Amino acid sequence: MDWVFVKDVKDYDGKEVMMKGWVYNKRSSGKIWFLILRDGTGIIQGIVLRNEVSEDVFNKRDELSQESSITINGLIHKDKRAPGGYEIVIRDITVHQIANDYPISLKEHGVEFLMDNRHLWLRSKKQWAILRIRHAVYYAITEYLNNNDFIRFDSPLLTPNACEGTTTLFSVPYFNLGNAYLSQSGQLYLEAGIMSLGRVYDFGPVFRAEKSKTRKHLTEFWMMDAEAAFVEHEENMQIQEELIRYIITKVIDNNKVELDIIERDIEKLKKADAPFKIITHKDAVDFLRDKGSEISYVGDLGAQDEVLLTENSDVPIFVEKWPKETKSFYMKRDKENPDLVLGADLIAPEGYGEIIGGSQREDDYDLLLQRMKNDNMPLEDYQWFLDLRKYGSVPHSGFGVGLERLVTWMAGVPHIRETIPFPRTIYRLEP
RNA sequence: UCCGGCGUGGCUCAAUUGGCAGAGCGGGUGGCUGUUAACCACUAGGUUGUAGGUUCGAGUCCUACCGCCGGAGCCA
Repeated sequence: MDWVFVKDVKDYDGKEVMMKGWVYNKRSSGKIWFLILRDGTGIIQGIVLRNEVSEDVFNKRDELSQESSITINGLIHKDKRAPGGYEIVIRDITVHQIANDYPISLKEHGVEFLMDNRHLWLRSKKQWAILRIRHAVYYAITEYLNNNDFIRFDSPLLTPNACEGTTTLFSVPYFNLGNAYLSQSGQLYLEAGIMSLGRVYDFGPVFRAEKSKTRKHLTEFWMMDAEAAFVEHEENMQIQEELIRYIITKVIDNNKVELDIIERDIEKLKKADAPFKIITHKDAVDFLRDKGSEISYVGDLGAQDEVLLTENSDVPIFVEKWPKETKSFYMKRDKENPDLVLGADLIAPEGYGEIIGGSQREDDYDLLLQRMKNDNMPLEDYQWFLDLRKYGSVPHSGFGVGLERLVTWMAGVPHIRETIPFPRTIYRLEP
């Protein structure tokens, strides 16, 4: 007898199959009872009829509790009354283990309780859907990059210093060499990679010891950094737009079930798959001040500013050409105005905030050195980075995508903590 | 770190003016042949976050601490 996954039952209508999984729920109605089985690929309703199975199998009703692990045999058939359109008429049930006192019921729970039980909460339908969308987003990103000649180039996670000077770092003891720091971005290493491979990306966890406590922050999150030689500011934004629109179409096409479970408004995602807007930082500040924001011309956008800026836009918005003081030392200055840098942040619609930060990089040795001196950076630690401007320097650009931010937007969930299996935040390290 | 809010059975919440701590879910027992977070009946389950204080009397008022939630800043 074939072992069949829930996702494939439509191919087995009228056939006897075996299924393996966990009891999601059960409902009893006297001489008939329903067993809701989940198997990782989906959920299916099983039906047990008193006069069609042995007494032993029928009485499993009283024994099986939520999340008990089982193997069942039965007949797949189409039935409008079944959620999902198919159900399995159960002939036999083999119990692997009876789960006692599973803490998470199908009713409502509080955030703290669910987070304390994150290892079990992952099994819930909504979490299942979000994690599958996470996978789809991850897969679409690598697929796009692969199709566009980017080579995976893994940056180190243990680094001797900060890639971006200001932010707080997690430090770990490192043998006789003092402290190492957990990477907050592999970007600088990617800049070395492009001089070998042309276009590269890394994709992995990065760490920020910021004391941020918002619905958009994790201390450990996954970032895809891409970098490309001979690509300048405008083209850099084009690549980002293509990438994001590719992800949107893939998620809409392949994750209808998941989007439905989490009640995502798919129309909003569809509308975002259109040419993105580009606005300069100065025009953005003008616009925001006009709307009543007290934002400064030399500051970053606040959370409220991001909402205001995108509230009437169906598509993400690039905010480009920032005052050089507000951005990192490695960004290339705008030829037309040396007080600005050729950086762009991509702000997602619906208030989901910044999902990409990118820029053309400074490729002139002297200008870069001057900028690093101004920031009092330890030049000896960055000699290798300066070398890249000494031996065949070229114009180049790159950007970093926050995976969880992107998933939060795609899935339309209110908090980033649900978009990663085991979130790490300022106040939570467990489970 | 700052501002605001909340801590009551395993879970989610009620408790009027300071006056007998209660319900739903989950657990247990029984019932029901098409349920959709099924339903019905019965049942067990409590040092109201901790430590003080006010009061005849505190879940409720006051103080401190702890924990959590929401927001801000910083950022992806």
